[in-house]
Amino acid sequence: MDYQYREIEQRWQKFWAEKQTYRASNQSAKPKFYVLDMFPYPSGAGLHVGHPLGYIATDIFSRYKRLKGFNVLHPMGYDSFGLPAEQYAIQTGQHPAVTTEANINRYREQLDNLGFSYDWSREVRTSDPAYYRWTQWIFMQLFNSWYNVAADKAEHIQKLVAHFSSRGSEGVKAVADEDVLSFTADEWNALSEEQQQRELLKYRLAYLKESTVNWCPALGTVLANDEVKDGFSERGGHPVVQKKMMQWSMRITAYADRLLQGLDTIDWPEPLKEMQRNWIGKSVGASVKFGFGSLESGVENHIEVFTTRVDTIFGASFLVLAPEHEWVTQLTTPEQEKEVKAYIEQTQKKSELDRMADTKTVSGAFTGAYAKHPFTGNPVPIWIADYVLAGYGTGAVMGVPSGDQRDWLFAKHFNLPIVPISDAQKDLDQQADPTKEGKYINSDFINGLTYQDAVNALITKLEEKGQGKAKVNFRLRDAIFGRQRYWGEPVPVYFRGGLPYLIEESELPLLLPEVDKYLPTESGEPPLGRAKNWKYQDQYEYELSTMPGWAGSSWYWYRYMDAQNDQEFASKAAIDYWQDVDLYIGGSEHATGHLLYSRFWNKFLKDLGYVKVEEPFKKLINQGMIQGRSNFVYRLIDEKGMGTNTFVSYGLKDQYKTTAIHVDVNMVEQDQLDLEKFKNFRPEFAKAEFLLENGKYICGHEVEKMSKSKFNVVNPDDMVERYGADTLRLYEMFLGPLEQSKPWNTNGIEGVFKFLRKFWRLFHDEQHNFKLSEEAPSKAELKSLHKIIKKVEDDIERFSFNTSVSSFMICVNELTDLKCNKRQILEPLTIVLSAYAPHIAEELWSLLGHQPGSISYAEYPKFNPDHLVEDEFAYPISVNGKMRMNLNLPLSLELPEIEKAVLENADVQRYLEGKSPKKVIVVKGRIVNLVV
RNA sequence: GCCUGGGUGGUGGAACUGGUAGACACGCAGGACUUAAAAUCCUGUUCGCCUUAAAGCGAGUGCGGGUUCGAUUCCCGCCCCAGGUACCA
Repeated sequence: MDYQYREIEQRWQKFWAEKQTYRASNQSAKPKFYVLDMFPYPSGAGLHVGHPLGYIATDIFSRYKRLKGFNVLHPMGYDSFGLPAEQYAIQTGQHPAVTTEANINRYREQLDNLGFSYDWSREVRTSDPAYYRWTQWIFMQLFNSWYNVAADKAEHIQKLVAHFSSRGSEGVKAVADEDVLSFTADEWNALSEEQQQRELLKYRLAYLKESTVNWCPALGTVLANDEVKDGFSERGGHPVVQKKMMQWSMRITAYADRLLQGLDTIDWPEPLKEMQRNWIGKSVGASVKFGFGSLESGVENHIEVFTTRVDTIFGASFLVLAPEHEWVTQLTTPEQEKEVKAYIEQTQKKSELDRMADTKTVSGAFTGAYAKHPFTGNPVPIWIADYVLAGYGTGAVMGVPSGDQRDWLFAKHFNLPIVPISDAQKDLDQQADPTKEGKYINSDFINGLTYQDAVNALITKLEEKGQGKAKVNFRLRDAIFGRQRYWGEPVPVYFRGGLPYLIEESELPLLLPEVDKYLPTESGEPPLGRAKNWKYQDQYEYELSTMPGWAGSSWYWYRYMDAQNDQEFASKAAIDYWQDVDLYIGGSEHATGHLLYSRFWNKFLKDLGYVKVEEPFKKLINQGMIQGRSNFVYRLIDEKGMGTNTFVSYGLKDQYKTTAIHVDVNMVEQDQLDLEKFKNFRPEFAKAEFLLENGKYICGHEVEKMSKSKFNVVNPDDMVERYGADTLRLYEMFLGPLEQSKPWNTNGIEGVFKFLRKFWRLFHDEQHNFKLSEEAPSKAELKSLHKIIKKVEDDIERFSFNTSVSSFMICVNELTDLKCNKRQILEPLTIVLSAYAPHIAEELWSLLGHQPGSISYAEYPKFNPDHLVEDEFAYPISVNGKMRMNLNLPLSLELPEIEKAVLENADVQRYLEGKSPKKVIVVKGRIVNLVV
């Protein structure tokens, strides 16, 4: 038989499923290895060829590790809560659970088609009550915890309560809301239950807070900052407005420093770590209080500013507040009121986008008020300007025009004094000079000091006076943890007296109730408001919002360790055994979302002692995106600007007025349009006419994101049908480095297909009979084999899958030339290839007489360097660094002998033209370079 | 602007620690087998010059410079592309 890939592949896929070949055990004498893919959201469009790229890589790695004697955990599941299913439900009335189930089944079919070695007994679905029960449980732990800064970890809230009732708020160091109260133990104990709960909420890691949120009226939901692009929702492009709402939040800021430090301990791509660092945005500096007194009352108040350059404080000639700053109205003098009001109005009108884009124009308004410089006591004018952001730091800055370019521009524009503060500052009439060099001038008690001494002196003095302190500021904000949506995990909370209380753990899961429609209620409540009798113990209102998309994905790798457990999210034994993910592959789009939240929850679970490690994903790789290659036709436009029924070929389009229309790439071969298929594409094209070039209709093309709406989706199923799963697997790897983004094209797939057939033919004679020789292999054959054993090992360890595919081709080409059909060569080669092309390997393995299915747990062949040892080497001979010729010499020769042999060679002499070289460089086994 | 990647034939890409640039594959050109096609196989293919040919010569990894016997690889300056981020005080 010739290579019957479809028959072979389907047979083995069935075999693996039935025998559960890839089931992993939670106990083993072997070392563990955990290989994880970012689980997909099961969308209605199914998998396209971009999805499997990472899955193929992890599958190769998993199979390789099994051959290397590891107990491999390689699971798959679905992130199955989410917006698209809900949108679809709103449009069609179909329950999201139904469409999600259908989509999952389709995904599963497609995944199975590719021969992945997943342990499906561990499958998880975030929308499954048996799963989200534990998502709710983790939420409850977060609600029941506070962050103890002194211990630098999360602790049970009861510990805080105990502290309050014995010692009051004295000595509590917590990450908490800013408005926490100070009280004695007696005062605390005298508080009512309700008052106590209200105070505790300010400490909980999952807490309710009135916050300004991105509200999208069209979607009826709150969006995270990363879901909003330029004032419109990323999904759907609907307008987004700011709205105040009571929202569940997660105190991720408590972990800011640990999230930052942890990055140094994990093997992740540098750009991705950098993104997380920027996102966390740590800046070290000081907060300084500038006092101001209302003239009439004489009451001293203060504005707090944050600065990273406290050393420049004597150059502060003004303060700037964000227009939204809480004291602006109060501060503004009657004379300035009109101007300030007008300015605030003007900034409010500017969209976020304008405000960011317009960084060149200087604008602002004087409030008429003055603050007191904390050291000199001089009056400092207070301005407002929109270059200061309410959401960062304290929403107020001190303006030091000589040291900060924005302050400098502001000062120039409004004629404020620019005071030099260092003898190293230059060209202050041209621009600010932020140098830290030199000694301070015009700076009171730090005059003559250098940077670090000045900072230390200032901080000490500020603290003495109670007017400031060293402070670390983060850009990271607490994460909003609620969506006004149906298709998500219900929050296991009910309200009594306006305060949230948890349901009992034994009452989990809190099942998602049925509703008549998936829209907000008439009064604007989330969809859960429609559920009948949605009350705890028939009297207390349940929380109506559901959890955000990232809830279920922030701990799922633990569930795979013990997916069937109904007592715990995973047993201690399972967690102790598997510990963490050794290799995680997925797209970089999750850099600041999923990957940050997962690290946060992991650290939290570690603090509570439920998990073993601080960081969940030891090694992470970002696979590149496979882009689509779209094709276009050009529709002729008539004088009125209407589209006609005539289509112009690409090369002629510039002679006419046309508009480009996406066409399905499946109707196009090598950019040539199949006219018949096009006519059948849509009824309106049935009578289409074409202006051809050379008798062909050539389409335009462009590289874009692969998407249904662009008709450029290439489905893996078609490829599998045409070439087989093994070919597709090899081809996706062959396309280029895993981490690189690239447009999908099938140009080279024939080459890979040919390779597999060539490999198959090694085992068969001319009549397609399986026929092997038991003869001992030749030196050349052994060399070929051991080269590939080594190469594939090295390549996989450094995730260079594309180069192994090339090497396989070289190996098979060599063996074909040697007419090698020897068992001692082909059997180990089959094992090496089995990680990449498991079906053909499995088939040949059983033809070789092994137990069916056993190749997955065979032993990776041992590399023997002796077979690669050469006696001779073709030394490249360079003259003045330019390669001229090769010279075969025994490798046993030592340097002087090589030099002698080279110089005596007649061809070499010809290049030297009778001159004797000034210098001869010989690198043994590498190169000879003659300098003339 | 800043941070991080990257720039190599007609194309995808290889060259891992400074040591033969262009492996492997596609495409293209020519050929074999075949009535024909598919399949398979063989030869050539960085560019330019020279030559009937064999061979030879020169240039060449975004651009300009440097270090080195030797640079795709290291250093300096610049250009371009991609991703991230942005009045962050």
